Amino acid sequence: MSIPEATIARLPVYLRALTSLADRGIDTISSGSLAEAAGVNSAQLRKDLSYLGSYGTRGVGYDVEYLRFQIGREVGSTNEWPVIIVGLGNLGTALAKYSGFTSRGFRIVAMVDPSPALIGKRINGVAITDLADLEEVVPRTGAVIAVLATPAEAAQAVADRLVYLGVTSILNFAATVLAVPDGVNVRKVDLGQELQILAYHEQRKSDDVPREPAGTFLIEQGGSRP
Amino acid sequence: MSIPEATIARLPVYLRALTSLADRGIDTISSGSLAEAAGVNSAQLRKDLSYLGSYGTRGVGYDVEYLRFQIGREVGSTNEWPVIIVGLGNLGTALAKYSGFTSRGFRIVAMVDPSPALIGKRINGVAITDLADLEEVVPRTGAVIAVLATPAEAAQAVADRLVYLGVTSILNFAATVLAVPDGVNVRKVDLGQELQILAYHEQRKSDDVPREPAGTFLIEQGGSRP
DNA sequence: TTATGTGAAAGCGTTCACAGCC
DNA sequence: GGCTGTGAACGCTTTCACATAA
Repeated sequence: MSIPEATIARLPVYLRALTSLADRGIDTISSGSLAEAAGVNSAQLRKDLSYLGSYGTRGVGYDVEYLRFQIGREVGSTNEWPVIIVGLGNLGTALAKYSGFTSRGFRIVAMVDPSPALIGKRINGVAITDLADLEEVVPRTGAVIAVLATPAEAAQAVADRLVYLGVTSILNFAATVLAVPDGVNVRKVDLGQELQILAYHEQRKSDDVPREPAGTFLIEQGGSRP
Repeated sequence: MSIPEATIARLPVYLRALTSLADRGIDTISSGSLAEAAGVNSAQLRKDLSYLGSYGTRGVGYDVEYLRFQIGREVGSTNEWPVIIVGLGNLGTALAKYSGFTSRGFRIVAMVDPSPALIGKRINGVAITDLADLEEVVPRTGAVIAVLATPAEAAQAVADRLVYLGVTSILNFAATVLAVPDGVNVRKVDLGQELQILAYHEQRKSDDVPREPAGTFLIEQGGSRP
């Protein structure tokens, strides 16, 4: 009886909505209102919560604090997770400064990069370490979650080292598919890809005119059948 | 006969894999090898491609350049999409400098932010404009795709203005659920959420010991049933 | 013989609709 | 009366397995 992946991916959304409600002093909420705040269907919200247990009261709704605690416990945000960031280019640096990590139960315990220009520089009180010292940094900090923000070419090699050192969760911003052993979780965030998905739909919006036959279009555009 | 969403989300992955293959001088590839490069099952790859047309050769495989052109056309990367970035904090600035947008057929045509400290500053030759001038900037640049990297509190108000100005695709980095009218596509990237999903699985990995009854745990941890 | 393209089957995820409980 | 919790129905996605074509 395990929780479906799709549900797990929504738990953080519920958590944030609940935090926002709590901040506004609301202490009880119905599935309908919470669903609206989270941007999902109310049946879906109830089904999702039912995988965790029966935390609501029929005829009333959910106690905001209590539900928040329960989901938080499930997601693992009751303890603070140490996180290591690898690669401190533009994106890595922005991530290191990003408050959304800290506010959600994560602490950046180390940042590593091979560039001499960056090593020693401090961000939020933590100094950037040489990538060459990764084998010392990971065991020392005990991080099992890593954020990969290296160039695509370097990502796999770094991932291999991280996994060898005991990292079992990787958030990958590098534009490459990582190969990792079973038991290691990877989530990929590809920013260019997100825009491409939007562009696909954009293109369709202009295309209410029926499309030209592919063959004709092809020749005009220079794509040649092999 | 339209293409399933799940397939659309994978097309950019295939595109990147094909580009990488082309760069390495490979001109023909089988579904098995391409699937491996893209990190998916080969049956899935074939089914996905079958929605676009019959671009392979039985007994041989796919012509890399030709397939790349076909997927590119489908995704809309044959033309260059103008994109506007709203919010140039750490994350917005990193996105403005991010090469992955430009290399995939997008061009940052405007950047807006309300902060006087940022207005006028140039990134990649484009100057940051005052958010107050949004009503002038969007029509002038013709952007229909926007990247939102504002604080959560500001996101909805900015989104409303963008939509009113004709933006129909939003990539939302703000930690909030956006309400938009039908016909507008929103993709949300929530970095904290991604880490939380990883943390969920991390927590399970340590939990091979059967869990304590929820009630007991609750009292110890201070969560109180209403 | 080899590898694509695709119906059919299996597996997931979402939504419906209502029984159960406050 | 009102709202949760959930089996059942539905729809989408993935995988299988093989006919089809080079």
